[in-house]
Amino acid sequence: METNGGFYITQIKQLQDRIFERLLAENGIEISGGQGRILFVLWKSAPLTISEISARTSLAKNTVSIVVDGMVSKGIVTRAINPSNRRQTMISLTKYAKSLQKKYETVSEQMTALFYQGFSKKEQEAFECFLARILDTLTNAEKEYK
Amino acid sequence: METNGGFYITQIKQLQDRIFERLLAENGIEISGGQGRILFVLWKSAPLTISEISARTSLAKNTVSIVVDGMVSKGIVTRAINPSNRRQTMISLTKYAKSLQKKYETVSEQMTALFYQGFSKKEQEAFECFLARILDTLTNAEKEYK
DNA sequence: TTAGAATATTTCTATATAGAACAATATAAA
DNA sequence: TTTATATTGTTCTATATAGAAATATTCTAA
Repeated sequence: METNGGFYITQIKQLQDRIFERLLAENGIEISGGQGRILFVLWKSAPLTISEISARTSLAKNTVSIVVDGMVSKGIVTRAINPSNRRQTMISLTKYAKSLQKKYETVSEQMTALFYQGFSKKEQEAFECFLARILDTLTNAEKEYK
Repeated sequence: METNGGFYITQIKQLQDRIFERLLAENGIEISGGQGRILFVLWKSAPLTISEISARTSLAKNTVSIVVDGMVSKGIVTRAINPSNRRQTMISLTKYAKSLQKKYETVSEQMTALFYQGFSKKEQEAFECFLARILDTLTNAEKEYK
């Protein structure tokens, strides 16, 4: 058997991005993939700093900074300097962003249903457990580099 | 249990890209991630058309066209019109590209070893089987759209 | 054989992504 | 307190990625 897990991951990522963006557009949600990932973590917990968003999305910090620029100009989030540590920028959700959450999650569930088409509950759990392990390995590997 | 396989996939993809590109650079291989994916399929079988590369990498056709531009100017591949169907562009490997294969594969194996750190042979196979199923589902889903 | 449909690729435009370098702030050490 | 170091975020530059539209070629049906 060939081992090309990394190649599979890349392919799946590309397909899922294209399909998910189309689903979002069809449902009138004007949020791009990159913005969606940041919103996903902010909906769980906000405000967050750029570094915290970076850690939770696995995006590079400068990438987060730039995608946040776009979200600010679209009225999705706001920037504010943290007075108790003026190096940090706190990113908060606007009312508009909060109003999008339910609709977004509905589309997200559709996407998950497609993604796991034909999977049993057990298979799905086993698969996500594998993913969590790999994510952990790679996260630690990158940390050790620094 | 939360289901966020898609989010895991995205995170793993980002980390693996950054780590793999660093490994390539450290080994003096001046190939970017996008170029690497195209080379990966060309090393298996060349020449290929833009559409064939697109199908095998799951990249959009216009993306392949543009990444190939960069590879041509770097002397990695060449373009040639297929005389028997002049709509098609055949992409071939240069000697330089062929000379890179072994080194690239060595780095690729290092990356795979890291990726599957702590996985048994059986776990690895089970995981790749899951990935193949999801890739199949998403590939078909996108086809049906068209 | 020709008009219309299908196929293959490229171009245009916009966002995503990250490395490197830089700027600002905070912390630790002397 | 000053200096060195670490942390946090942004800017600059370059490639990756893809949707929409444009172009060129081939196929099909009348």
